[in-house]
Amino acid sequence: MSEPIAWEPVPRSRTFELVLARIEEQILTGNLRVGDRLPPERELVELLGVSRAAVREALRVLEAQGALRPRVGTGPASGSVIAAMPSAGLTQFLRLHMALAHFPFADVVEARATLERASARLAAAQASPEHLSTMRDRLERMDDAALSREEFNDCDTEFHAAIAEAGGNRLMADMTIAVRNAVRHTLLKVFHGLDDWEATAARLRSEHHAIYNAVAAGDSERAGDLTEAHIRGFHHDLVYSVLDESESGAGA
Amino acid sequence: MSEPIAWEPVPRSRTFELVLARIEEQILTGNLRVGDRLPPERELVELLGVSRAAVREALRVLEAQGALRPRVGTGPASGSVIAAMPSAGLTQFLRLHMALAHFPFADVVEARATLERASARLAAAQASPEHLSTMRDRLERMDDAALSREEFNDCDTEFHAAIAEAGGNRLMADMTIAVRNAVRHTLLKVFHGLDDWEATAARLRSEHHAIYNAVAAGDSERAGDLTEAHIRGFHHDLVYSVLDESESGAGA
DNA sequence: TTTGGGGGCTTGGTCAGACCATTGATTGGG
DNA sequence: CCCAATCAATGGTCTGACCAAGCCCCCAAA
Repeated sequence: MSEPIAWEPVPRSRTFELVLARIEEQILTGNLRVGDRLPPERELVELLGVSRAAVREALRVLEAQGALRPRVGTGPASGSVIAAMPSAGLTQFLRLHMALAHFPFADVVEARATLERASARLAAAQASPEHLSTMRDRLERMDDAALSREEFNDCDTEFHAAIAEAGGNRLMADMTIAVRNAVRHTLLKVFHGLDDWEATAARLRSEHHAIYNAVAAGDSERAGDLTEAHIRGFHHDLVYSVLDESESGAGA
Repeated sequence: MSEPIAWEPVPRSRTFELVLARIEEQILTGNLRVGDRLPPERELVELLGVSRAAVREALRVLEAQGALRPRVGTGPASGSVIAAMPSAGLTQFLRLHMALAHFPFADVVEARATLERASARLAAAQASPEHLSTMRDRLERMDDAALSREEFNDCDTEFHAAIAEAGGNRLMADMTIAVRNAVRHTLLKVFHGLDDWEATAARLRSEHHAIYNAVAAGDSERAGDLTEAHIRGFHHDLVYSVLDESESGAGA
């Protein structure tokens, strides 16, 4: 007994956590798969012997994580259906925590550079014609000078998302997309704060085309390098000059 | 009207979502910061004009995302306190979705290789003496041959987590740690399925020491390369041979 | 004056029961 | 045979109550 005993506080298990654990157990063991329907809330109440409020709070958590899609009414698509929508949940999550943790914007840039560099390399190695077509479509849309900055920003996001998805790695694609989406508002603010929007747009277009060409040519090294340079360069040259002292922390 | 109009379904806003939006708004605008206390549930009920169930469901979501820490009772630490615990929420999230999406294990390996390679490079560039000390401690613990496989696995995780944190990028560190934690169970199963545990442990120890030396020496290139090789090599040589046909999908 | 204990208040946790809104299926009439 | 009214199932919401955990404060005893 010479060591001071670290009395771990016994975790106060709340009812909804037990419910959540039961459902997650079914998911982790594979008994519940995407597309399966959970028993109706009232039935879970009977099965588990808890109140409906407890069941609903557990379901709410799963829904927030993008693992559940609730639908009222009757019929085959009704009820609580197991889903797999990681991007949505992850985006929400990152947005919140970037505001909370005040991630320095440089950290986000570093994360994007890392993830998207890897995604681009994967994409160059194995992009399908369909993915390349999606990327081309976004490029063409961004070539339209009449595009608003919002629309340009969205196309930009979709272009990067298409690259991430072309890599064929859903986990990395979801993380990439979520991080990009989480800074959407901030980037939009930057776009609006630019003195010479057209010059910036032209630069981005040119860099995007270069990245696309490298991916389409299957040149992993070049695609990765260009993507990383694209992200770092854009932020270094533009974002900081606009945000400077006002918002060096996380974007809202 | 030649184009088929895409009638976006109007989003059925549920009450708890409105409550959630209000609270998130306060967080995103910076009005609510880490450590601040939310009004008590009953007070939010009055302020927002909704039922307590709706308030509670919204709070539950925030809690699941690691942004809230509920505490009963009175006093300075009581009530719903804004927190920032991304790793916990992210780990839960990834665990769930790896089971749901059946991320091929190779995808997880790719993500780890990408994230940890970058983390190691950052760590080599700017690890503090404290971080290096933590890493050394974990290395020494893993040198203990009497360690159980569970304990070894945890030390292994903590070693990698220390590298990630030494890089000074919280976002990347949290993602790295979460991905590593999400496969904890799977790796443990692999450890237990090995024929020659001691040989494997010896190999891991040696690779860990090499990585540490590179980080401590400030050799970013080498640290990154060794880390990536460590992760890819381990999984290529060992994980697949154990999991093979039984669990080529996501780990539970 | 100090110390110890106990009551009470605040706060989150849980429950029961009711009603509403949406949506697909059923059924009956034209 | 088809269409419309009706019904039933399901998630969404609300009310009101009680429980349990903790802190605060006051009072009695030393």
